[in-house]
Order: sequence, then structure tokens, then C-alpha cells
Amino acid sequence: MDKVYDHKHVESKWYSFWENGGLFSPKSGRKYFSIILPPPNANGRLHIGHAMYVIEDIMIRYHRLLGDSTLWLPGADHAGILTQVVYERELEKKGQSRHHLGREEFFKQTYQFTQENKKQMYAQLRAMGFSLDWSREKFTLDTEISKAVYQTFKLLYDDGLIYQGNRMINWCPRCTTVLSDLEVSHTDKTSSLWYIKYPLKDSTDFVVVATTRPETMLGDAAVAVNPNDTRYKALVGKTAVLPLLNRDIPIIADSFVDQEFGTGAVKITPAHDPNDYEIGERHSLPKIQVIGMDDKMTKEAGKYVSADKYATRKQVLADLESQGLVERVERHRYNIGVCERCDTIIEPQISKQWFVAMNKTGKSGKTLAKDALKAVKSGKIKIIPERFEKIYYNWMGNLHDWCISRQIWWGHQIPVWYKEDEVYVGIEPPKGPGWFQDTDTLDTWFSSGQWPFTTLGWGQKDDSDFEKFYPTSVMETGYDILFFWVARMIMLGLYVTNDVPFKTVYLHGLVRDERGQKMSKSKNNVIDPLNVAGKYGADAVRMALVFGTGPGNDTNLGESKIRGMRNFTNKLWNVGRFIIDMKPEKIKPHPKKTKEDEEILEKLKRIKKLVTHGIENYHFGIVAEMLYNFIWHDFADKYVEHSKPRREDSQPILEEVFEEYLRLLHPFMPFITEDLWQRLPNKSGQSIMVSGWPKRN
RNA sequence: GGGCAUUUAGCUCAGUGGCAGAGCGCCUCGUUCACAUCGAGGAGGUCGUAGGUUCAAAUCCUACAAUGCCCACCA
Repeated sequence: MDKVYDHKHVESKWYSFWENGGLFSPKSGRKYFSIILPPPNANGRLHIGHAMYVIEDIMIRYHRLLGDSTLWLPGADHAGILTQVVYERELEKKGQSRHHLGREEFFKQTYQFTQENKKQMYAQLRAMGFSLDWSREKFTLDTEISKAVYQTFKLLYDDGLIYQGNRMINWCPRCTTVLSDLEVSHTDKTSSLWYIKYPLKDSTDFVVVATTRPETMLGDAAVAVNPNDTRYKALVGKTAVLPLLNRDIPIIADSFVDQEFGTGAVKITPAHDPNDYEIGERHSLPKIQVIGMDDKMTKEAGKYVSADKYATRKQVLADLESQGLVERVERHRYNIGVCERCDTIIEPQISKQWFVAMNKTGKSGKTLAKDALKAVKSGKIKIIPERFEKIYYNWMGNLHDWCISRQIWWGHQIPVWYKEDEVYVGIEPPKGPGWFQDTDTLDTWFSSGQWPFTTLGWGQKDDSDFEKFYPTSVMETGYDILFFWVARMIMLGLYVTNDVPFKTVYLHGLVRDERGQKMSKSKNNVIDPLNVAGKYGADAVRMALVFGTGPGNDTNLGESKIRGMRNFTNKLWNVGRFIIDMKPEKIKPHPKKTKEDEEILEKLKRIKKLVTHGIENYHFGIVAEMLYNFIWHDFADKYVEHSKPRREDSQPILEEVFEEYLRLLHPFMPFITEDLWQRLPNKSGQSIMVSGWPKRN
């Protein structure tokens, strides 16, 4: 054995040994234990955050050692809008656009692109030592998965829970698609609040309204005041004249209006503001669309037609100014919605889209949000750390309907076909001529929201995996996608399978750099998992990610911590070298035990109990620390030193303690533990992976 | 506007009722003797502030402060 541990000689060798030996596939066992890997987006490489999958591998390897029938199923996500944006950028570099290619060719190329990324990503997962069952690998656009997704759409549609509606939605003018509420991020912005005079009809008086978006006034349908506002009592029911367009608009009373804000009178633009839309509905106001889907003014905007909306803002203000209708301008801080994927400012628009009803009860008697809320409240699903349950309740209790259609090309095309007035919803296209399919695509989270049961073959002829492994045991993922993904999986899982998709949700934190900053290429603080695993070993990276971290808390990871864990692997290696390579020639079989012998055996017993209890209760950070301290300080520093003058006596205990310890450490550091374990007497050729979890006694 | 979290050694963080911990860094000493990617020893903290509960508080409660994050349709 070399004096220094070299992971390069060890890691790929053992991974092939495990994989070729079929050790990642479930064997029959006393219980079922399953985790579905959160599918990474197939539009690039994995980053260090994905290496947090190590927590799943720890659970999986632990349960496999326990003798459970254990499945960890890998896959990848086509990631709708994001992948389309990424691939469009690729095309841009070549001076092309998706419109040059056309829908079919664009889809084909993007598919190819994701398949190449998948290969790279899977190589990265292998390099980290993840014991995934590759024979069951899935992609969200696989034929069988797509069929199941369509089946769910049809179920919801037939149940009255999916509907098409003309409603106010979030429109991204750059992506030219609608977005769900969740895909809109909000950022603070300082801008101006313009006070504009609207002349009263047949009067020389004015009513002054305040607005942050003067260009939308072209679509105004009313001026609203609070019914209790004494200042404006006399004006309600009168008519104002919209400047620039000289259109008559009513002055109405609505309790939504805040008397304290601005002048207490507000312009109402039902077609471009969610609140105004609501007020418009209550007062049957016309919805005048003045901003088109391309962010240019429509013909409703009169002389401003075809102009960009930001240019129009300037022009409108200049025109109002020239007529003396701008009373004053204030500085104003407010919140603006931007596209989560491309940062473009969202334009509220009215548009016909597909929605999933969150709070309506279907003919089946099921109600998506309520049922999903109940599953957690009743304890059928447990969220760790617990504080996220409160956040979940709060979100689940205040849901708007979920818009699931997207005007993009990449993804599952909506399974709805039209012919004249007929609508057909199904899994296969309808027979006969004249049908055309809805051109929209499903929200990517609609398909990933079904991942736990679609991957297990729900509804297929051979659904044995579903029978055995569903509900899955644990869903381990980042807290940042609790709403996007976890909540949707709970809703759709319960709806389709009548059972929860998983029993426990374990949420990990974000991986940040050494000083707690978010990793980004521009800050040059990104850690590439493959790079760093190549340098220090996958075992060291794995250990660094879990060592001393708690669930749901962000983890700060710098190279120094990984280096520290690399030193630990070397320490472990040398303990092994001492026991295995420098074995005494004569060994006494049954020596009298010294005080130190008794002590180390007692400590081993204790740590077995603590490690088992710790893993069962998801305290991975503490367990990692205990394992670290045991071998380094209790075993190497004290016991190994003590054993030196009496090797013939102590060798059996050294071997016994070391052997059991390797099995305890194996879920955390699979490569080095396998390598050392196989060097122990009578172990060669077997795998530590299936050697059984140490008994507690 | 609502909610959540964090605040512990120079740095990064564990620790949730019982004598203050780890990694990295720092200081001193030590390379025949498993390991210098090491060993032995050491310096360094009134556990954000102020109250309270308790035999006992970093840990539970209350208030405050700082920082971060999430959610939200006030023009």
C-alpha cells in the first residue's frame, strides 16, 4: 500500500465494479426503500449544488446495507422555457434563430442538445459515486412518461379541473410566452409617480390621478375613487375625458381604492393591470388592449400605434406636458415583476390560456390544494426541517389557479385537438382529417410534478416498480423549489394515484462559497464538482458537503474544507495501512483484554448506535462529525498508539473495530471504504456495499 | 405589507436544558518508529443586546438590534 492515498487509482475502478456487478439495482429485502432523484435540467453541466445528492446516496447506501430492497432512480428534466432560452442562445452564436429552423427542426436539435448534456451530467453523477440504478433511467420526454403526462391532463380535464380561460396573465414579451405566478420574480425599483390631470366632461375642473405607468392611460376605462372618500363624493357617476384620446370614461366608486395613496383617485386600465382587471370585472368596464404581445402599442393607442411601449411613455408624458396636464412628479419606490428566466419586465395581458383549478372540487370529489394541504397537516407527509411546513401551509392556502400553457416549442405539446367547433382531449391524436393540435406547450412543472409515479411506471402494463416503490420513501431536494416542484408533486401525486408521492420531504440548503456568497461565474467563486473531485477525491467532496451542516440551512463550502476532508481520507488510509500492511506475523487469537481494549470496543458500540440513530433522523452533519472524530481521535490517536507495543494481542481488535467502522462510514465515503474493506482478511471480491449494517450489540 | 431564518473562537460553521465544539488559520516543539495531506502541546469565546422561566440557559419565553431569504395585485 502506498504511503499516500491516491483516489485516482481507486474511484473509477470501484464504480465499475459496483455497476457491472448490478449492485445498484434493488434486490429483494425486508422492506422497500426508494428515492427518485430530482431530475437535473438537461441544458448544461451539473454544479456543486447538485452534489448535495450525496445526502440521498447516504440514505440509499445505508438502507442497502440494512438489507432493504433499495431503489434510487435517476433521470433528467427537459426544463421547458429554460432549455429553450439556453438553446436559442446557442443558435444566436451561429447567427440563427428558432424561427429560421421552424418548430419541428428546433425541437429535434434541442432534443439532441439535451441528450448530449444528459450524458455529461450522468458521467458527473457517476464520478461522485452515486449508487443510482442506471437501468431505470428516465427522461421527462420519454414516450412512456409523456403518455402518462397526457393521461393526467385528460383526467383533470374530464374532471372539470383543467379549463381554458381568457384571463389576466403574466406575459414575458421577450420569451413571448405566458408565465405562472411562480415564474415571476419581484424586484424593487425606484421610479416616478406622475400626477396627471383628467379634465371633467362639460367642466373646467380636473380630477388628478397618480400613476407609475403613464403609457397605460391610453387603455383607461375609468377613474375610480373610494366610496367613502368625502373629497370625491360629488364626482362619482360623472364623466371624465381621457386626455390625448379624448375618450369619455366614467368615474366610479370601488372600495379597493386606497384614499391615502396618491390623490385617492386612480386610473383604471383593465387590460394591463391585475387590480384594474378585477375592478373592471366588477363594474363591467371594457378591456382595451393598448400594448400588444410584442410590447408595441396597438391601434387602440391611436397615433401611438406600433411604437415601443417605453418610447410611448416618454411621448405620452411630453404630450401631456405640452397641454399642461402633468401636475407634478414624485420619486417612488415600487415592486416590479420580471421573468424568472430572462429578467424582462412582465406585461400583464389578457389572454386565452389553460389553467388547473386549485381550489375547485372536481366531479371526482377531489380538490387539489385542499387535499395537498391535508396530506401534510395530517402527517402523511413530513417535511424536514419542520419550519417549512408552516411556509407550505401558507402558500397552499392562498393559491390562484395554475396557468399551465406556454407559448414555447420545447416541451410536451398540449394534448388538445380542434376541428371547427369540436375539441378533443386525449393521449393519441384523434382519427380522421381536419384536426389540428393546440400549439401551446405544457408548463415544465406539470410534467415534473408527476415524476414520482411516472418514473415508476404508473398505469403501464408492467407496473411492478410502482407497486413496490410507491409511495417513495424520501424526497430530498433544495428548499428553493418547495413550491415549484414539491407542492405540485404532492397535488398531482395525490390526485392521480390517490396516495402521497413520498412520505418524507428532506430539504437541504443552498451551497454558497466560503464567505456565504452565492456562487456565480462573474464572481469567479464557482466550484465545479468534477474538477474538485478530480483534485481531492469524490469522497472528500462528499464529506465536505455534509460535514457539520444542518437541514434547510445554506452551506458554505470552500476549497479549504474539501482539503481538510482529503486529509481525513489520507488519515483513514494510513490507519488501514497500519492494520493491513503492517500486520504482525504472529497473532494471539484470544488475548486478555486491556482497559484500552474495553474502552475502544465500548466506544465502537456507542458510535454504532449514534450513527444509526443519526441517519434514521436525518442528522447527517452530526453523524459525519462523529465518524470523523472517532477514527482520528479515539482510534488513531489513542488506541492505535496504545496497541503498538502489543501488536500480537491487539491485532484482532484493531481489525474488528476497523472493519465495522468502515461499514459505518461507507454511505458517506464509498470509494475509500470499499478499497480498504476489500484488503481486510477474507473480504476480497465481495463488496462492502452489501456487507450488512453493523449490529448494534 | 406579511412570513421565515441567522447572529457561537481570527474566518466558515455544528451544537436546542447539564463542566463551551469542529474544520481552516495562528503559536511552540517534534521527522528511524502507519500517516508532515502528520503527531504532541498551546493561544483564542462574558454563545448579538436587555429582561424572564429553571437547581441549571448558547439551548426555553419576551422585547430589541443587525443581517439574509421567501411570499405579496396598492396605482
